[in-house]
Amino acid sequence: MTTETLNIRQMCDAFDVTPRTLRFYEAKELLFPIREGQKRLFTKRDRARLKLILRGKRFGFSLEEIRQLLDLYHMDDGQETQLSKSYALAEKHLADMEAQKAELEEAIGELKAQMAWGAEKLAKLSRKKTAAA
Amino acid sequence: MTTETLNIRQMCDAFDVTPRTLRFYEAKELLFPIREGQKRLFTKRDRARLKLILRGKRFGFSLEEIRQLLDLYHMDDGQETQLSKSYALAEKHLADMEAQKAELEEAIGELKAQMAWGAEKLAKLSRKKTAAA
DNA sequence: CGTTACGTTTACGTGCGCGTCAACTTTGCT
DNA sequence: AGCAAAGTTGACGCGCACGTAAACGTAACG
Repeated sequence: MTTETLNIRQMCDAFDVTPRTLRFYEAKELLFPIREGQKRLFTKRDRARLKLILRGKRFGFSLEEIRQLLDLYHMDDGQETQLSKSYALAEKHLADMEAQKAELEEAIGELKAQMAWGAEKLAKLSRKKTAAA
Repeated sequence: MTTETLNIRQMCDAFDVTPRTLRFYEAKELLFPIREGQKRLFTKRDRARLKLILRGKRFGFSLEEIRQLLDLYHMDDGQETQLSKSYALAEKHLADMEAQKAELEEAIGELKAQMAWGAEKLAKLSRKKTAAA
């Protein structure tokens, strides 16, 4: 058995976050670790959610936005209205992410161009120095 | 002449930011508008920088990180050490952005998959309703 | 039985990125 | 001259995402 649940320390090590962060996410209802006594035990579900949370953060989404999106990934087989609401929300996020991807590709291209320019300049300076020596 | 410089209001309208934001960026040394009396006039250079600033923000960079990167784009034909330092910094950011691009593509794929799953589920619910009617 | 390790709650503190007044020039009508 | 519009400099405030310290619980180990 591949350790069904993780305690807080193992969870922190696995995702490189602090205990404070995990408790904070629980308070904000992004994670729902089960309790053994008063200690938290993080399930596979929590690990999947945390992965999505950290990813969402990388893309500039707020915790609140992420929380709503997580509902799509972890539907409790329930209410249709919730599902269609989540779906609509996901569409918006998807559009946002694809726009971001396009922007990112443009930015990468421009940065590469600038770096090529900088590299050439560095080369010139280097040649000057060599010539002077 | 295509209005060489913009006043603060024109600048705000052009980039959808507030005056406060522009003054804040100037205080943080991200922008360097010239002064006509005590009023700010934003040059072409400022506009280019602001575009990069807003883009950087979209990608999750801090204003301080962005400030350092801007040095690469607006080198004053000066010191070599500065240039090579900026270059190294740019390399790191480039790597970061390409990693982010990869992550983004993965996330988009997963989100699409989840949405397809959700769409199917919605379709089933819809059919059930129709059958019941 | 003490103490060490690990976890908990509660609560105030912090850095970033601005928002939001207040009080004051400066500029341009009329 | 009067007055409104546009801009300026402080300075305090705020929401977010945690950091950090204090005080406590509890389970294990020597």
